[in-house]
Amino acid sequence: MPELPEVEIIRRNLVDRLKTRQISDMQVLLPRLIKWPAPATFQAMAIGKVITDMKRRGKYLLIELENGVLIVIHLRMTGRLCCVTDGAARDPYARIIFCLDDGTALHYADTRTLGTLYALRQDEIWRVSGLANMGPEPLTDAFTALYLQKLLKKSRAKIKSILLNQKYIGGLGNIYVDESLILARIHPEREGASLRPDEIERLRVAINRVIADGIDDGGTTFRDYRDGNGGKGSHQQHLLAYGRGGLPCLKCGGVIEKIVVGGRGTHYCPNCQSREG
DNA sequence: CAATAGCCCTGGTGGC
DNA sequence: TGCCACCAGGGCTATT
Repeated sequence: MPELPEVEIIRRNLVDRLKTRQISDMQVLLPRLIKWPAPATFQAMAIGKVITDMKRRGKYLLIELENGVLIVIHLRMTGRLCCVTDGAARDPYARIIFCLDDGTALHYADTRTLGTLYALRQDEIWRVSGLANMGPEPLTDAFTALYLQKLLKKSRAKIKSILLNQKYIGGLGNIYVDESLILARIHPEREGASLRPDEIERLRVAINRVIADGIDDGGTTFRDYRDGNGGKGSHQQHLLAYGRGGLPCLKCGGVIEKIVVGGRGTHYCPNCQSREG
């Protein structure tokens, strides 16, 4: 599942290849993925336009066009963006194809078809509430210990659920939350307001560490994720908790436990991450 | 405000 | 080998 590091890797892979390219045509193979506007209008807003930049906000990819229009893409669980050369074998799960003026094509592929695409004018960002209401991201100036302290002080929700909520922190998903919590030695079911200042600081450092490492490793390919060239990441080789239920903790040798928190599979070490703090 | 359930969706897996 | 229930879960909505 692409989270901040995976989406950032895709952006880095693609930005230079897309910049100054004109979208010459588009094949909408699965129209229902386009959430706004109607698919025909979506196409009309993009075809013939030059791509000026590609940015990222949280888990959203933002393709900027010369006419001020923003193509917003969320990959959800199994979405992939890949730039392919002419004549390359088409991904069997290709859903939306942006044909470019140099003969290459940007393929949006998605096995489970949960991804979402939008075409928005600058004053229409509000149409994507998850984008408009996103909290600060790890590794940015706004992501401070003070911000986390104020956020957690008033929250009785479980820390795992808080970290997954994009309106509080942008870009974290299930894998990197579990990794952050085991690194910070904090139990996923701790109440937000119960965290001490030293624990909050540990958590902040751990989140930044895990996200930075994820990016450095080219993302985590646990199952479906591929980068902008169709390649795999390598951070799955460095996971401490996610997907390791029943296996020994790499820090203490205890057994990693798998539970459900807020409806999400949650992996943690009962020994390293005590419920009492 | 928080928790929970349901929805979307398909491939992989385990049981029989 | 076939069949099938079940799971993976991000983000949203509805309900309690």
